[in-house]
Amino acid sequence: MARPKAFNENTVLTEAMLCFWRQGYMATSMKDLQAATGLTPGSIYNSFGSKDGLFLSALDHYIEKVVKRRVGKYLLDGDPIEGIEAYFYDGFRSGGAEIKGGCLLINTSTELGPHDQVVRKRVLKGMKVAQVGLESAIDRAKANGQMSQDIDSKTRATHLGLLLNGMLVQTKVSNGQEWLDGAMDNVRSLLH
Amino acid sequence: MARPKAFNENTVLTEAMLCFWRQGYMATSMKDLQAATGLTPGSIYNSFGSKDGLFLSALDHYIEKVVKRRVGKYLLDGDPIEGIEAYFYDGFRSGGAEIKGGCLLINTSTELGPHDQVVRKRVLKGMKVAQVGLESAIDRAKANGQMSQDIDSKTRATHLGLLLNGMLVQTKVSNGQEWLDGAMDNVRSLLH
DNA sequence: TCTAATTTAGAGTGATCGCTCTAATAACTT
DNA sequence: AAGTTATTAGAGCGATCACTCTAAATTAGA
Repeated sequence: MARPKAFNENTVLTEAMLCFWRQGYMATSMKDLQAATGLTPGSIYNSFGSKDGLFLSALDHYIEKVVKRRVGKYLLDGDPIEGIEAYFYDGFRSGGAEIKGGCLLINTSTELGPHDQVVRKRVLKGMKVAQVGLESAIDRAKANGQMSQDIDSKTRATHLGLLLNGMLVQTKVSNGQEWLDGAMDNVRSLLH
Repeated sequence: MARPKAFNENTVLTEAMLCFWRQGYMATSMKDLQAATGLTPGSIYNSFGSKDGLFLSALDHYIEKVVKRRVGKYLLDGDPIEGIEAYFYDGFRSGGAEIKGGCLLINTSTELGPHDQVVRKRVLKGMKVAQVGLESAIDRAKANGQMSQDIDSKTRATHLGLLLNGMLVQTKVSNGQEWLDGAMDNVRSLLH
């Protein structure tokens, strides 16, 4: 038998994910990743093959640990209207403080989407998770009588998804927090 | 007197703008810019100071030649409802064919927004132009009786702006064109 | 035609890029 | 304890990064 790996893959992927999330793919160097994960080049290339391979693993990690977790928490359980509102709101504020991170899927879409089909497929997979979550919450709201039966769930989910994408762009450049209240008013206008 | 510049600044800025638009800031090398503009390093640094300086000039060029042009064409004149629809639609299809370029302001927001205050200010300035255009088109539609007086113009313009931002992200990863029809249905639902 | 002023061409700068290689290390099997 | 196998540390690889420098070229005024 051979020497076991000395690092926790989950921790490493989380740190790499945070690097790419904050800085983007191109702006994150192998040196950054080595510093953040505590790994030496050899270990990274032994386990992930390349910077690109590590990025893809970090992207999957994001979908599993961030997207699915948030969708499950807010969209698949509890009051669907309150859930959707919280799903939006909590992406931008935590305990009243502004979060400026945005979304790794959005950032990756604009940076790499048109040039890398493998990345594009993963991003679309992650977005699909969010879309399905929104649609199911809308379905539950309609079943509860909280939303009109006339609404087409898929169309409304698309609308909310695009609105969220737009807000996740806006948060990268907006300085204050005022815009969020206006945006949330528009979100709520789609929830009845 | 001195030797005059041998290049057309407008042409150079257009070519540089297209590079940054397609590839992003980090992924565009000085070599790319030299090849696209036909300039030698000396000329670029003599006229624009740095890669960053050229980028800022290209960003301003985009606001002037792309954003203001489109806003003027679709939002400040003619039928406001048709104008808004065309303002959205033409950003994604040209003569039935898909355009995957997205928007330089959106791409720049996610790539550089949080890390560069100078860039952020320029991006916000460009977005403001679009926002003001949307709001004025909505005002004209209300005056024409094409939209309800109950609608708050600023709120609705925000909604449409966020939706457009979301669509400009979506276009970077979506393969087909089907999503656009669904998105346009949602846009139209906000125009009465 | 000469001088002053600026731009041009293009080789070349140190720094950093993603990545590789070689030993030393650490586990299990026999 | 020796052998097997994989991981680790960390120096170092060629290529490319943004950028600079020098000399030739190009203009207008003297």
